[in-house]
Amino acid sequence: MTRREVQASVKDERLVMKRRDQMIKGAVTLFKQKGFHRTTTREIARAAGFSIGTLYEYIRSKEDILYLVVDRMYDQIRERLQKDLDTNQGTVASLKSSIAYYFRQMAEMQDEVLVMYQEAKSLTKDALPYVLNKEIQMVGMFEDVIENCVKNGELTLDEKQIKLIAHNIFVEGQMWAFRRWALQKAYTLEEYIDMQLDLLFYGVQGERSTKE
Amino acid sequence: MTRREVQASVKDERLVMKRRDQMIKGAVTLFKQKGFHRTTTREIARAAGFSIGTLYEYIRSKEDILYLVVDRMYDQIRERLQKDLDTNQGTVASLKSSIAYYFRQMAEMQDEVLVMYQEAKSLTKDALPYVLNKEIQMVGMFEDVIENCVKNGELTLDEKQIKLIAHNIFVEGQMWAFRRWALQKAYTLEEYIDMQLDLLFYGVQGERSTKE
Amino acid sequence: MTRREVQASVKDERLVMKRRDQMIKGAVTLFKQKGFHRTTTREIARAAGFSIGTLYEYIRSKEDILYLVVDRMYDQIRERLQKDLDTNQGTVASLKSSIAYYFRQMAEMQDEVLVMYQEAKSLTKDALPYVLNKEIQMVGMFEDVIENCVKNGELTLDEKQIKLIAHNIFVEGQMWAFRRWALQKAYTLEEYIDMQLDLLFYGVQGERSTKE
Amino acid sequence: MTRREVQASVKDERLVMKRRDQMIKGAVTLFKQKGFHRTTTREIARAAGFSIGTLYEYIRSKEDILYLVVDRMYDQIRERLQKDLDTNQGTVASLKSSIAYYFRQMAEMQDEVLVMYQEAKSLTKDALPYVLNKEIQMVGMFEDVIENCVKNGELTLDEKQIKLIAHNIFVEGQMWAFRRWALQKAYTLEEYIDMQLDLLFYGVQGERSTKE
DNA sequence: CATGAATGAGAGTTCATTCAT
DNA sequence: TATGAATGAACTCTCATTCAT
Repeated sequence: MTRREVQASVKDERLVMKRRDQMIKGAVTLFKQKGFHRTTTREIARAAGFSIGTLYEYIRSKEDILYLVVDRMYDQIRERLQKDLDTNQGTVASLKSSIAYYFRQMAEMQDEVLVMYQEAKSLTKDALPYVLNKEIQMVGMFEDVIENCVKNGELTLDEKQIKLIAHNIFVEGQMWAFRRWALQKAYTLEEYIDMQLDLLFYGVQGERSTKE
Repeated sequence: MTRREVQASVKDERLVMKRRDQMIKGAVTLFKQKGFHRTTTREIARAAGFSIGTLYEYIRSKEDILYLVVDRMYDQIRERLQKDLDTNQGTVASLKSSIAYYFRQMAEMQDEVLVMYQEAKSLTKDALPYVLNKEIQMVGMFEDVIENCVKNGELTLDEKQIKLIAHNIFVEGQMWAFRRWALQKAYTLEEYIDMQLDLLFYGVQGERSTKE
Repeated sequence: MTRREVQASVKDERLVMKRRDQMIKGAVTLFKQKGFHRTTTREIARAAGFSIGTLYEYIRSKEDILYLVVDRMYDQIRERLQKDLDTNQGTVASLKSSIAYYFRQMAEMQDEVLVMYQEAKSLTKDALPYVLNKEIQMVGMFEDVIENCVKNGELTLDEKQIKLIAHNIFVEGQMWAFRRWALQKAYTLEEYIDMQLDLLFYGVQGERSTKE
Repeated sequence: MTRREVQASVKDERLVMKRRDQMIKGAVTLFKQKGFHRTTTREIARAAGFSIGTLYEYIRSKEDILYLVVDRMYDQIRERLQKDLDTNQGTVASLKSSIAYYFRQMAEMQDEVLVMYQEAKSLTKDALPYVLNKEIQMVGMFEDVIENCVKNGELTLDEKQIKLIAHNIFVEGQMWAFRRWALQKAYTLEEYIDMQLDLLFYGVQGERSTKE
C-alpha cells in the first residue's frame, strides 16, 4: 500500500510533475473556497493556467485531482513532521517541543487541513484506503516518539494508552483548523499550544506549575 | 440568533412539521450513505414517501433540507445532553458521568455526527452562523458544568481553561465517530471512555489509580 | 427473447408511447441524413419537439434511441408482412405475389431500411441479439410460406434450400434500398420485381416466357 | 473519375506510400473491431507505429483515412477479381467457376467487406462518388463476363437482365459476410457456393440434378 | 520529417426547480 | 395540497486537429 498512481497521457515525467503542481495549487485554492463538489474541472484548469483539454492530459477523472491534492498534503505534513521527529531525543521536553512544532505546522496549513478533512469522504472507495493508511502512518510517528519516552523511563504508559494519546495529539492539531471559528477568537496560537500541552500532560486536576 | 426559518408554501403548520419529519428522516439515511451532494432531491422525496413536487411545497431549495437535517441533529443531541446535565451536581464525579454519558450519546448517533461534520460546509454562508451558534451553545453547556465544579471548589481553573476543556470534551466525543476507522478497531466504547476520562483528568504524566 | 425494455422515468404509459413516437420519428429523419453517430441527442430532442431534459425522461442513453428506432422498424415491417402472408395459400402464384408485396413494402420503407442496416452495428452487444432474432423471425416467415408450397407439392426443396431461398428473397428486398444508387437508375420498381421473380424461379438459364 | 487524391504535407512519394500502408493496415484492424466512429486518430497512429503528429503529415482529416481504407479494399478485391476474370473463356462453366472464385475471395476478406459496407456512409459527400464508381466498375466486370457468354450463345439475356444478374452475384458474395450470423451457422462456404450457383442458374423451380 | 503537448468545441448526461393539472 | 412531466443550465469528459520544437 504505497501509492495509488494517477495515470497521465503525457509521457514526460518532468512535465507531469510541473503541471500537477500547477493543478494542485489551483485546486487547493478553489476547494478551500467552495469545496470539491462546487468546483468545476474548468475552474481548476483555469486556475492552473491551462485548458480543460490539457487538464485531462494529466488526470483521468475529476476525482483524481482530489486524490492528488490530499496525497500532496499528507506528504507535505509528513515531511515536515519527519524532519522534526528525527531530532527527537526521547525525553518529555523533546516530546513537548515536537507537539508544539506539529501544532504550529498544522496552523500554518490550516486551509489544507480543512480541505483534507472535509473532502476526504468524496474520494472513491478505491482511494480511501491509501489515504487512511497515510493518516495511520502519521499517527504512528507520534506513537514512536511517545514510546521512546516510555523506554527511557520518562513516562509510564501501555500500548493502548500510547495509541490514544497519539490520536489525541493529532486531532488537537487539526482542531485549531476545523474549530477556528471558536478557538482562534478565544486564543492566540501560542496560548492554545501551551494550554493544550498543559492539559495533555497534567490533566484537568493535575498540579500545574503556574502559567509563565 | 434563534433559528433560521425555512419557508414553506403550505400553510398548515401541523402538516409542515409532519412532512418535514418524513423528509429529514429520509434525507439523513441518504446523506449517511452518499453525502449531501451525491443525493438528489428526487431520492429524498422518494425516501420521504412523497413526490418531488410535494417536497418543494415544504422547502425552497435543496440546501434547506441540509439545514433542516443539521438543525434537527443539533436539537436531538442538545435535548439529550440537557436532560442529563440538568441533574448534574457540580462535583467531579458528576462531571465525569456526564462526559461518559455524552460520549455514549455521540457513539449512538455516530452516523448523524459524521453527516453533520462533513456536510456542514455545504451550508450557505447564510445558514452557517445559526449552526455554529448551536455548536457554541452546546460547548457552553459543558462550560457551565465545569464552572460549577470550580465554584464548588472541586477544580481550580480559569475561564480560558474551562472553555478549552469543554472544546476538548466535545471533540473527543466526535472523534469516536470521525476516526472510527482507527479507534473502533483498537478500543471498545467503554475502554475509550475510561481512557479518555483518565487522560482528561490526570494527563499523560498524572499519577493514575490503576485501571479497575 | 421477446423484447429488451427501454426504461423511462415517466410513469404514464400512454405518454411514454406518444413521446417515443415523436422521438423515433425525429430520430429516423436525422439518422437518414447523417447517421447515428453524427446525430446529437439535442438534435433528436429538437426534432421530436421537446427539450433535451425531456428526451432523457424517456430513455436512458443515446443508444436506447437507436434500439427503439430499429425495434420499431422491424415491428412495422413484420406487421405488414404478417398481414399479407396470412392470406397466403401455399401456391407458387401466391408465393410470388407475397414476394412482390414484400419488395414493394421495402421500397416504401427504403430510408428506414438503410438506417437499419447501416447503424445496427452501433447497437451494444447487449441489444444486438434481440435485433438479430427479429431478423431471423422474419426470414422464418418466408421459410414457412415456401414450405407450404413444398407440402402442397408445388415445389421440391429440402430444408437447407428453403432457408437459403428465404435469405435471398430477404436480401433482394433490401437491395432495392441499399443499392438504390445503381438499381433505381436502371429499373423501375415493377421492372425490378418482375425480373427478380423471374430469376428467382427460373434462374439464369431457365426457360422463360418472353418478357412482355 | 479516376481517383480522389488525399493531400499529404510530406513530399517524398515513396515515404507517403509506406506510411499510408502502415496507416491503412492499422486502421483496418481497428475499424473491424470498433467501427470508424469509435476508433480515434490516436489509436490509428499508435497501431500504425507512429505519432499522431506524423499521422497528420500524411492526411488532412480523419475521414481521409476511411477513404484510403475503402479505396485500398476495392483495389485489392478488384485486383484479385481481374486476375481471375482475365482467364475467363465466355462459357457458362467458366462463369460459374469465376463466381465461385469471387465468393471465396469475399469470404476470405469478410472483415474488410463488413467495414466497407457499414462505414461507407461515413464518407463525405465528396468521396462517395469515387467509391460508388469503383463498385460500378466491379459489377461491370461481371457484366462483361456474362455478356461474353451471351455472345458465345451460351446464354440468352438482354442488357437489363445481365446487369441485374451481376448485381445479384455481387450481393450474394457480400451476403456471406454481412449475414454471417445466420448463413455461416447453417452452411459451410462450399455448400453455400454450390447452392447459390444452383439457384442462380436454375432457379427455385429449375430441374436440378440431385445434390450429391 | 517527426513528435506529442496543447487546445477547445462539442458530446452525452444529470438534476434542481417549476408549474399546469 | 399533491403530482410528476417538462425544462435547460451546467457538468464531466473526449478527441480531431494544430504547431512549436
